Amino acid sequence: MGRCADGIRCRSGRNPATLTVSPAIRRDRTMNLKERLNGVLQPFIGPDVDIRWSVPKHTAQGDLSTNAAMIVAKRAGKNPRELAQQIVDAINLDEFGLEKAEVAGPGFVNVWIGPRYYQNIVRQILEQGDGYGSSDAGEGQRVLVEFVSANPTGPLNIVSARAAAIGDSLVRLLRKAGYTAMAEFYVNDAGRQIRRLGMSVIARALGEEVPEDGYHGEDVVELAKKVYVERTPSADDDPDEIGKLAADFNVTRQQTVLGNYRVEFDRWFRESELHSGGDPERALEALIAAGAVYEKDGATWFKGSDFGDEEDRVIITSEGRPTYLLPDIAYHLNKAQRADTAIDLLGPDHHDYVNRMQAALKALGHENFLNVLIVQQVHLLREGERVKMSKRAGKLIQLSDLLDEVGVDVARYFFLQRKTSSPLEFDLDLALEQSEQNPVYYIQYAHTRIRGILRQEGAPVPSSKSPLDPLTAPEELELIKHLEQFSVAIERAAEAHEPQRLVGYLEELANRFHKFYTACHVIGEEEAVSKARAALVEAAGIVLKEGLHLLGVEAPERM
RNA sequence: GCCCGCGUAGCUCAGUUGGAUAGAGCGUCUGCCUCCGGAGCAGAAGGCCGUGAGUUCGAAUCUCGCCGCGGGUACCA
Repeated sequence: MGRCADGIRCRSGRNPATLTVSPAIRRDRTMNLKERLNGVLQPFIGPDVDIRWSVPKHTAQGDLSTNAAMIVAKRAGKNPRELAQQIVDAINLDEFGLEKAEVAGPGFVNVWIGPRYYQNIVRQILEQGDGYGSSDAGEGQRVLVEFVSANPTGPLNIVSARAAAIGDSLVRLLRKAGYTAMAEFYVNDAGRQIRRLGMSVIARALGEEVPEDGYHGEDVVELAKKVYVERTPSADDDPDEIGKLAADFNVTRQQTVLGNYRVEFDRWFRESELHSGGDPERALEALIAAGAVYEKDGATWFKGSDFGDEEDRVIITSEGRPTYLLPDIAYHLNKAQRADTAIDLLGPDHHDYVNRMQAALKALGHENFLNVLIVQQVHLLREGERVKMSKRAGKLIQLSDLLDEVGVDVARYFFLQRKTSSPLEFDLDLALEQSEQNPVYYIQYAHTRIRGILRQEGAPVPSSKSPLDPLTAPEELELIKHLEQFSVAIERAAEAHEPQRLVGYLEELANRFHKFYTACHVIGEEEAVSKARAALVEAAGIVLKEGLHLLGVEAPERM
């Protein structure tokens, strides 16, 4: 027999009332309850008011709540509680399968939903499988997400690791929420840094001093060995050619590491493609046509100050060479031809870049095209102290090092837990030594428990055909109520570009499952109860697994 | 100086787009395995949500000022 929170057996704590399926529900089971309830609100609020039903924080405040009366009362100069009461009176409880509706506090309308509605959610999850939680909220809008875009001059660092986890997860979320998302990595293979890389490689190969403005990392030594595997180094070697070779090695290595990290890109867009396609020239012409360009001191300037930037920027130097800004503008114009909106994830050192790119896009008629997310700094913590990293000496912790040390699941989870715009302390000791206390294991453990139950001998096979009306214990309903919020959680995380919201959702889900698990047994119960709970457990497993998948974290069968 | 971001429990951080009694993990205490995996559950302690005003029926959330921390401020990328 299972136990409920207050020591009462689950069955005795069950609500005996069995609601009949109303015609409205039978007609369209998939239509959102909130939308139908909005129909009741319409006469009171009018068409131009955006009022929502939300899930209140406390169970004493019902299952759904709306502040409509308070919003409207302000406009109409009426008493909010009176208005709320009118709304309550207008709600036909039977029609919506509701148990109760009442006015609370300053004018909230709270409603209690009967168990039948929630039992149906379990059935939907089993029927939809890993498709559960998908929606068409994005209406197929094309979103181009550019992230990492590390220079091909070295290995991926720790901020890139963070950006990779966030960008990849964001793309997964957007797709789940009905957007057409494209993941893109911009390979900066055409700037002067390639030449500097070439010079560094040649110097290393010859055993000479690396130039002051070259790359001093240890990885360049390895790079030199690879580049010069079939040829002997010479001081006469062309730095551009050698740099190109070395950059290709780096890109390949970045692709491998990111693949291991479960980060997928639809396209690796090379800056060199842009140049061979004549994009920068066209971008310049477009800027000129927009009247946003002028000559000064022998250089060509973009008049950013007319479009929201703090100052004007050089796009072609007095030596006739384009600065990085011109091809970048060209790249974003290229994006605008392929997508409805774009999201750029940039490192903290690219703050100043945002305004000038937005200004350029505004000048070219793409004012609301680009969203920029600044991925803030990561500090690695070991034994309570920050791990010192020196770029100059090449002492950087690389993504591959981190993966070797803590694994993909922990790394991704730690990065995704926090808001993108906040600096992050990555505690390596917590990630390793105390891994049992780690939240990622908390969620994975919930999934493991589910698989553990269902593979027991004598466990019922979960089926959407099983009658689910035995599911009425508080722990069961609380679990289902959260399962019901899955698609909402996904939509919000996707729209806000904040994957950490899904992490919060999953932690809460795991918590509710663990509570259910402690209170209610699946095996050894009366058959109908056992079957219904098996279905619920399976449903929770489906959502946990799919949720973790959106984070790029595995859902293990055993731990 | 200017631009951007951040100040929430001892520490690391969430906070559902302005709601009702502000949460989690770690750390410190106390309970719970005859029973599907205790990597769990229940409970205690811990808060002037940096600060001062403003908007509002209602503010951690929005506006402005101030204080503190970080990053950026190139004819580099």
